[in-house]
Formats: sequence, C-alpha cells, structure tokens
Amino acid sequence: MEQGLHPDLRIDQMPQTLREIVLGRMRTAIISGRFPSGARLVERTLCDQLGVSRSVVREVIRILEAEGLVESLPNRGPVVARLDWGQARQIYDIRLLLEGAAAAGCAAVADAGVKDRLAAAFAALEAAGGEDAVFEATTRFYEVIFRAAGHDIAWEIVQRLNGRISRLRALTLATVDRAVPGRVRMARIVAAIMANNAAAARQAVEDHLRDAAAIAQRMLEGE
Amino acid sequence: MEQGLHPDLRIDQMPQTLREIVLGRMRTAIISGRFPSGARLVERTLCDQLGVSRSVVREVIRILEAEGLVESLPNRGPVVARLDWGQARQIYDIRLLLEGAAAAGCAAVADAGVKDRLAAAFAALEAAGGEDAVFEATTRFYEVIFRAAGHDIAWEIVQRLNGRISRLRALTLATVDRAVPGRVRMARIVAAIMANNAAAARQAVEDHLRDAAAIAQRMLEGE
DNA sequence: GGTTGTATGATGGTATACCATAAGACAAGA
DNA sequence: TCTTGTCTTATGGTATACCATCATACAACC
Repeated sequence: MEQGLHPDLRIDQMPQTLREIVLGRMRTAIISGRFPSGARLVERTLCDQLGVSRSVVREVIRILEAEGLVESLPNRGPVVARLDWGQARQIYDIRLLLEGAAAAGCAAVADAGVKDRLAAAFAALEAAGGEDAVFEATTRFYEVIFRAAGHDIAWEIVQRLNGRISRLRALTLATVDRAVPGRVRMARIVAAIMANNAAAARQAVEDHLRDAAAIAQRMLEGE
Repeated sequence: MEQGLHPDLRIDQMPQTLREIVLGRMRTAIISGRFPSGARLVERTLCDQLGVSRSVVREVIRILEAEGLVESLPNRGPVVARLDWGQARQIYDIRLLLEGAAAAGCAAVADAGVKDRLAAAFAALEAAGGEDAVFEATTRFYEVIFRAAGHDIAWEIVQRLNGRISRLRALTLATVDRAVPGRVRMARIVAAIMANNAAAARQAVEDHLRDAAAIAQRMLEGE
C-alpha cells in the first residue's frame, strides 16, 4: 500500500556510533599532523584522551591500518604510518592515472548539469580562504569530476591515497613558488571539461599533478 | 660488534595472532564463495564457528569492511558485499590502468633476474592444475610484474580489487570459450617483457583484461 | 667488568559481561 | 479483519577484566 512518504519527516541523522566518531577524529588527527608520523598510538592513552573504551579504539585502529594511515609493528603496537618519497611517488603516479581517466571520462559525458556543479565547485574553491577550506573545496571539486565520470570506486581509492600523502598535499597547496599557480591549472581543467575536450582535460590534470608531485618531492627530500 | 648472523637460525614464523588467522580464514571463505554474496555475518555465530571471541571477529570484520569485502548495514550488521556489473566494470577499468602501467614499467626495467623470476612464475602457472592452484599462480605471476616495476602500492590496490571480484575471476579462469585462450595472452605478456618492449607489454595486458572483463560481464548479467 | 638471570612494568591480545535497540510474534481491541 | 501495543529475542555497541609477552633495569655471578 503506497502511502506517499513525506521527505520532510525523514530522519536522516542516523545515530552515529562511537566508532564512527572516533574514526573521524583520529583520521583528522593523523591527516592534520597532530599525531606526527611514526608516533606510537598507545591504546590506553587514546582511550583516556577520547573517553571511550579500548574496543572502540582497537576497531578504529584496524580500519586506519587498512587505510594505510597506521601501521602495526609486531609486538610494538600501532604507529602513525611513515611516508618516504618512494611511496609518495607511487601514489602520485597512481593518482595521475586515475584522475586523468576521470577527467577524460567526465569531459566526455559532461552535460549542462555536470558543468553547473563543476562551475559551482570551482567558484567555491576560489572563494575558499584558509588551509582547511581550500582542502575541503579541492576535495569537492575532484569529487564532482569523479562522480560525473561514474568512477566511484576510483574516487574511493584516490581519497584513501590522499589521506596517506595529506601532509604533502597541505604543503603543496600552501606553496606559491610553482611555475604556474595551482588555480590557473585548475581553471584549465574546468575549461577543458566545459569544452567536452577529453584529451585536454586529461592533459591538464596530468600537468597539475606532475607539478604537485615535483613540489612534494622537494618538500619531502628537503626536510 | 659484528657477530655474523646465522640466517638458518632465524625464527621466521612470527607467532601469528588470532586476528590474522581469522582474517585469512574469513577472507578466503568470502572469496571462495563459501559465504555467499549478501549473506549476513552474525558475530556470535562466527565466534562459535571459529572458536574465538567477539573482539577478534569484530576487528576482522572492520578490516574486511575497509577492504570492500564486507559492508555494514546500519542497525543490521555486516553482510558479504554485493557486486553488480557497474562496480565490476569500474574495477576492470582500474585494473586496466594499473596493470598496464605495471607491465610497461616492468618491461622497461626488466633485467636478467626479473626475466628469470617471470619465466619461473609463468612455468608454475602452466604447471598448475586445479582452480586454486591456478588462482595462486596467477597472483604470483602478476606480483612479479608489479614488484619488478616498483609498483608496490598499486599491487596492494589491485589485490584488494581482485578480492572484490574474486568470484568473477574464478568464473573467467574456468571459462574456455574465449577467443584466445588465457594462457596464450599470458605468453604474449611474457614475450613482450622479455623483449623489453613496454608498449607491447601494456597492450598485451590490456587485451587480456578486456577479454576477461567481457567474459565477466556475460557471466554476471547472465545469471 | 661483562655476561646472564630475573623481576617488574607497560602494552597489546583475548575473552566476557552488560546494555540499547530493532525486528518479529502475538494478543487485544476497534 | 485490521490496527496497535507490547513482549521477547536476536544482535550489534560498549566497557572491562585478565593474560601473555616484550622491554628495561638491576642484581648476581663468573
């Protein structure tokens, strides 16, 4: 019996479980660098800091471990994952493939709706002030591209990889000494997609990423 | 003080933790299809079947969830992840990119040692009888390629993706009605790498994968 | 003095107990 | 008969208790 559901009465806010909350907190704590690379994650200490039991902390650590943000040394416990340039380079290479394909796919199928969303995301990016806001806006921008291309799984993978190089990304976003400013490169991506030019979109994304990777390398090897 | 370590006395067998054992068991149970797609994974039942406590089972489920093999429905608990063709197609597309790049990279840098290992892996593949053995040998074959190319992280990703389409892979491996038998395609890959021909290696891998994807699509939409 | 045995504390691994809630069954009333 | 309230049970969420092991320090013995 169809009884016309009233969307306004919907309960969207599922009662978030403690685990999800703690997962979010710890993830941002690691990504933001509050827990530095290599730092030990002592379970009982985290319990005290977070006010939850070890069950929750342990399950969250397992998730973060699977995400590559945490690694567990045998008989030593979990530590924040370390990142060397060899790994970072691989991650940038993979992003080059996945983001290039997404941009090309997006450009190939972009209709008016997609272009609207992309323009909005780009405007938000340009309006964003402050590191976190830029970070967030950049994520949204790429999400539009991946979703439009129908590459949801690739998007998941890229997000996870981005988590692992988050500190590098923050550094590259803040860097101003790049040959062509990031915003200009982003604008090229937008233009290519608006023109439904798949090859140009891929090229623009790849240029942007190679640029970012070069900066990241200087950062990582310079310290 | 250097005191010449005796490799023979090494203790390799790390005292595997219960969690790792259970993780392995459950992963293969899902991949092999013993837990069918969509089946509920009731924690206490699993505890009985495995003879471990819920702590262990829950942590393992978190890992499998992060791997994409399990999904947790809110207020319903974990179930074996479902797979539709839309997702499978995306996974094959990503594999196309990553495996193509790995094969090209491997061909570009392959020296005598790599070629030896590759030949050995291919021989093992041809000698393998039985579904599981073929599966295992195929994995080893690709591992040689990825490792030689230095694409460790991409290899992790591919392995994880393969877990999600394992049942499809089993079907395609068992299929004989492909235009060109799988072994022949594999031989092309080997030949291209032996000749250090990166473009040909990429092409061979891509052909092989497109073939497998086509078979998988027929399987998945046919049932 | 250096080596080795031992005690102690920190920490992860594991098991279990308890609680909140959702889903299904069933009875009572219209 | 259909609705509605309630009860029960299954199940996941959370906390805690206990155990095994590793690392460190220190003492004892050669």
